[in-house]
Amino acid sequence: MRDSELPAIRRLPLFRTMSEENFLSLTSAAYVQTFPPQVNLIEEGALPDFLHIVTEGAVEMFAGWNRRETTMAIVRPVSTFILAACIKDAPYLMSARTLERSRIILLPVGDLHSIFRRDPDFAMATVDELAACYRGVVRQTKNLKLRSARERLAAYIMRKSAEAGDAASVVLSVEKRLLASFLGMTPESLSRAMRSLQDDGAKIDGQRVIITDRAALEALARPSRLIDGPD
Amino acid sequence: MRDSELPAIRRLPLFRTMSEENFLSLTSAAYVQTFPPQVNLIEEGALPDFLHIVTEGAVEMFAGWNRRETTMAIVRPVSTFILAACIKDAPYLMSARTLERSRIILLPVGDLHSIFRRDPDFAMATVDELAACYRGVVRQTKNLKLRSARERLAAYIMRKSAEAGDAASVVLSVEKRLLASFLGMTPESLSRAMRSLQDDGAKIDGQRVIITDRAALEALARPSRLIDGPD
DNA sequence: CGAACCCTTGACAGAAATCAACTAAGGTGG
DNA sequence: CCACCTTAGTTGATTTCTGTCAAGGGTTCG
Repeated sequence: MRDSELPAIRRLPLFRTMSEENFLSLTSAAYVQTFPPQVNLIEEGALPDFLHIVTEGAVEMFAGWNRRETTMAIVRPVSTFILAACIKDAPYLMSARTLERSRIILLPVGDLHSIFRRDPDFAMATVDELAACYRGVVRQTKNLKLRSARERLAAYIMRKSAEAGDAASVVLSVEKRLLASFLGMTPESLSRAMRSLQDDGAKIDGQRVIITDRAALEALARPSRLIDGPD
Repeated sequence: MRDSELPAIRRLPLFRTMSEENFLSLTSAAYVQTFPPQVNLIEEGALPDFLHIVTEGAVEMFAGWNRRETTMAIVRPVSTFILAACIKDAPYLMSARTLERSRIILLPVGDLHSIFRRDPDFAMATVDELAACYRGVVRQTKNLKLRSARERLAAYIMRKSAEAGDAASVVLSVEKRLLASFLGMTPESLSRAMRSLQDDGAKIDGQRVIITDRAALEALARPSRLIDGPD
């Protein structure tokens, strides 16, 4: 593992509070691997063997049914994924694949469980992490059920802008077809929705979205702390 | 509190493993209340004050945005709700109202937190519970994004039938408009979807759904353990 | 240079929401 | 006890939204 990686992982809320001893014993058993883009890391239905951590690159969480597929999340460094499956020792509900060349740390579930059982601080941190994940998915469900595709796109742009300090222009960090799938629509619909947002204060130029009328866009997106976060 | 209630709560996975002492101290501080139908128990955006438990009746979890409203879940006895918000001490993401006359046990979050911190078994149970909740919402999201309204209805019927031991007939336990909202459609769409399922092996008769051709219905719903559970 | 692949656009089809009218059931008050 | 009112559910007509199919432009990469 690289020098910078361990501290970066240690800084994650999930690992910040646990004892140094346990942290070292957990990470010393870890595997580190670098994967090219488009490599399947985990497949839904399989049983968990490692808690995954991305330290470089990007990972897509996706799920399939009946020859259809949808993007559930995009995980960027430094983050863990599939914690819940590891905890429950139950089949993955999502698959994961690399989007770019990515470095992945793999923590064996066995070690995770044993340390989890004897380090109360780690258990607490796990509770907090899972509660946060849960709330994240609840937000996503509200977003899907309460907003139309156009509204979801507008809200996404507002959110990205807010994350960049209310920037007037945001750069899409993922392929549009991926964003479309994440937002629950087809690439064609996203393309049209983008175009139609010109009348609502947002212009698209390649990978860059320029907010031309923040008030108009906000009127459409109606951002809400209870859907779009950040808490 | 009634004689039968405490044991029933104790039997919940969340409370089963904690020490008797802590369980008694937690529940002795509890409030018990009976509410008529259509009473708002909690409102999204507010800060958590009690962990709620339904012991009788039924509770609807719902969420609103921009004059729209959607049913997120229906909670039946004996179950807890809004655990995640209590743990994180963060604003509710959902509102709750009684559907019928309901008995609700209220556990003050303060007691919850303090016992949570000193009872490792309770902390473990909380982790398990949250992981299960998380996986539940992930399933719901997959259901919404991967299946059409008709397919969701078919899957819902299959699921209800499976829960009743593959019964050929199931009784809808909630109002249709509520079911529609839960499944992410309008009452009109649900009505039409029900009717259209006659060609796919399910007939509706009032509150009762009769599965006339299980194979056909299954071909439409394509139930998957990774969406419809039970794990 | 060619072969993928992504994105866009157009035409069309299908799904689902909306608007409106009507029925039936249940509860209320005279 | 009955007329009335409210509400859930259904149905029809229509609009809106979104997906599908097909084609073409542009880019990247081997």
